[in-house]
Amino acid sequence: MAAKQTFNVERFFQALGDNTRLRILNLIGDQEICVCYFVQILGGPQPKISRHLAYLRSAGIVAVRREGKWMHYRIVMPPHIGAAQILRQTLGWLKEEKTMQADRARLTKACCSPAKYALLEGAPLPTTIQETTCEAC
Amino acid sequence: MAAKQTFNVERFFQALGDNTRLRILNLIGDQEICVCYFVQILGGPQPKISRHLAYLRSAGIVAVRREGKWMHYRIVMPPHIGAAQILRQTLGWLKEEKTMQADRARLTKACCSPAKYALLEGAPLPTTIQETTCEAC
DNA sequence: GACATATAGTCGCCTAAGCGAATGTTTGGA
DNA sequence: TCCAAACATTCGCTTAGGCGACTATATGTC
Repeated sequence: MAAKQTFNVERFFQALGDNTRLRILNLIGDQEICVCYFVQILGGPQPKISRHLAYLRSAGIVAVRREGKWMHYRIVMPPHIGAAQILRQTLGWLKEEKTMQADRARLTKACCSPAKYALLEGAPLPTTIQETTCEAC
Repeated sequence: MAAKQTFNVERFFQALGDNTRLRILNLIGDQEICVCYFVQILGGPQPKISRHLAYLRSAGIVAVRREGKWMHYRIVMPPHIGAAQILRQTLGWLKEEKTMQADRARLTKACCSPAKYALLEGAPLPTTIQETTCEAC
């Protein structure tokens, strides 16, 4: 059985205490997104992204689903109502930060023309963006 | 002039990522409290408390006021509206945690009969408790 | 001025955590 | 069955941070 450790409040806040992880959470939002987009948008080496995703998983903030070669990440609400509220509020706050808005804009652009990004050829689109027509492109 | 460094989001969340600091914030609440109460209620060595208070100060979450020998700490709301909301929500969440409630109960008890606590003889009462009659004692 | 009290800061040790570089693993396709 | 793609994990290094023990500072009192 899975090692489902109990929710840890310290770990929860520590997970939010890193800018790369906040950027990842902001990019996910209420969608389900493939790792290759994080690598493309955030720009760092892939193992770095992967380690931060592992951290977020261990903190119980994100969950992952495999689809062929691709791993799709989504945000999961913590079992504690208080923590869930904090997380929602944090995500809302991030949406208003300029650098976070820029990240999301680049994600939208990448999704509209994935062929322009070497890393994204053939990559599955984020789930909710998939059903949205993009007016910007 | 004071070294008023700009508010740091990572630092803000990191400051919340430690149980001793969360307990301190919970004890303060919307009052102004003297360090000796933290030492008495939380029970650890005094330098440990002092270091965590310094961390909270550097993160811009608490402020301090000297009154004779005593240092009074209070919570200050961060300049970012988002961070302020997170902090308020966190404080509200802590109030519902049992261990945090126990801390506050012990604080109330200590304030009603400080003579019973060697560390608290002559210590100034927290400001808002001072104006409140305690029904429990 | 000497001393006690209340609190802050320093030091040495240890663990957590971030990073780049290298390596492993899983999957799909030729 | 071999290979490439997409991620994950490990390793070695460095820094941040927590802790106990100790020391320093500021204030009030005698």
